[in-house]
Amino acid sequence: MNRTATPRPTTRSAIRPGVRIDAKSSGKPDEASDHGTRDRLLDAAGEVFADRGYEQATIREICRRAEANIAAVSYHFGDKRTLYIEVIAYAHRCADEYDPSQEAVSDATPPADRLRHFILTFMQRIGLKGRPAWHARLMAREMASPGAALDHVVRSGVRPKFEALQIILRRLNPRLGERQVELCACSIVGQCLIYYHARPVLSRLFPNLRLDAREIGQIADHITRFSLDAVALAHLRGDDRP
Amino acid sequence: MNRTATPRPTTRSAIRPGVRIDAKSSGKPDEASDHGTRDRLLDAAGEVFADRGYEQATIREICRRAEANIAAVSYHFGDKRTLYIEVIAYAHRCADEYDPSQEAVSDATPPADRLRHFILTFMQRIGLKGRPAWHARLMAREMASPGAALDHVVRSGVRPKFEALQIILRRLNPRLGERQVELCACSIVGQCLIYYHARPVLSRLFPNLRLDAREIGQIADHITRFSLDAVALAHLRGDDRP
DNA sequence: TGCCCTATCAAACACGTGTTTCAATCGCCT
DNA sequence: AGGCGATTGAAACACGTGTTTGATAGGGCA
Repeated sequence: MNRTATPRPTTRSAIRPGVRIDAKSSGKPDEASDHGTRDRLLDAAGEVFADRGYEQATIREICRRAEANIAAVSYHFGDKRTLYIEVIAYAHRCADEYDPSQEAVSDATPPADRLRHFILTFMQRIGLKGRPAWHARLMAREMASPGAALDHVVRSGVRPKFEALQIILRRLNPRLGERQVELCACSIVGQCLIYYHARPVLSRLFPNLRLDAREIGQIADHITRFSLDAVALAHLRGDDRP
Repeated sequence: MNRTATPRPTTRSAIRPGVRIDAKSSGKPDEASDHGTRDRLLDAAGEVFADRGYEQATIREICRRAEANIAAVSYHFGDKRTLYIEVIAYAHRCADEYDPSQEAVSDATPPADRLRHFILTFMQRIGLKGRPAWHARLMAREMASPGAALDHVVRSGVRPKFEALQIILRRLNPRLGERQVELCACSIVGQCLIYYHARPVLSRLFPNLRLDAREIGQIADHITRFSLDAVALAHLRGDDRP
């Protein structure tokens, strides 16, 4: 698409990009349940995109991790950009199905516990780097540097989370103005995100920062109490209207 | 340095990298006060590095903005990496000399006001994008993706700021444990940084977010009060020991 | 003036990237 | 078995990158 307007149609060249859809709806079961190279590519691309970023991630490394040929991504997805968008969608599917954050916490649990749960799962998803939790890392990466699929990520990924957090905040302190709810939500998310965005700096600043599961739990507790105290007193402050 | 072990010394090739130092200490006044191409390169590189990132910034764009030839950076700095390190150092010099944050606030001002001042100047440096304040943006960028000069940035850039913040926090609430001071400092900085790191997402989430000078002031006020409330009550919480 | 050192320029080079090509292989159906 | 489409493989292509090269001016000094 960046070339000289695709000089040669060559009959195959025009069919290739659509092959993915045809192949999906014809031969294999129906969903992305087979462990073919297409799925291995999705997984590998997710990892590489997550910790290298879109521009820095190379198709060659993705294919190497997926044990696939260089041409595989062109064949199965047609494009690096399309692969990226598909990876984002895949990450969304994975995150939504194995995330018990909405189901585990009923509507009757006190808002303080819901806030604690929100922050803890958020931190766990972002912080732990060993496990294949590149989903959240990908989102965070996409947030920092707007890539191809930012709008999609925002609409179906972060906006629901953000609104869930705002609901919790309103229940925590019903006297909060709308603007204050937004600002408090930003404050909470910001406290969590710094441990991802500034991790290299923090580990140099505090050499005994390990960010393992136990420490993440402690940090999440700190953020929770820090925010609970602040939110509880927020209604005493000015309206913060823009 | 990445090539095939520099095949030809060519007498000039061995002298070139050192030329900068010689030229500096011989002909021109003494400091970086002349407006030669070397300084224009530093300024242009600062801007480009700040909003493109190290890897994405291209030497060609830097030279185009500086109205210099492609070979200029190789001649004056020898390397893209060296140029980057030099830009970081230049940013440090600029920031330290025109920053009145330490001088304007005396040691007698109440810690709450010092915190407000800290947060406001921090936000102003990072947020306002129009003016040539690429210094702080460069630091924030470097924090997110560890480039060549992270250690230098941390040692002489962020660590002093962080310790100043921790001193403020200790005075705000002397009953805070050391670990709590660190965590609170992270919380405060995180609240500020999200408006830089996640700006594309936030402006999609809140379309009427303009982040101009007035709004940055309001946000800084919110963060200040949010954190003041939380820090005031922090000593009531657990020790948060790792 | 003649010379040497410094700085700039256009062109090229070496290399990594995303993408394409075309042949070879696999898997299934009749 | 034979045929055929889907898939894989190795090599190549087009392009942008950082860097180097050799030539060409400036500019002070003997």
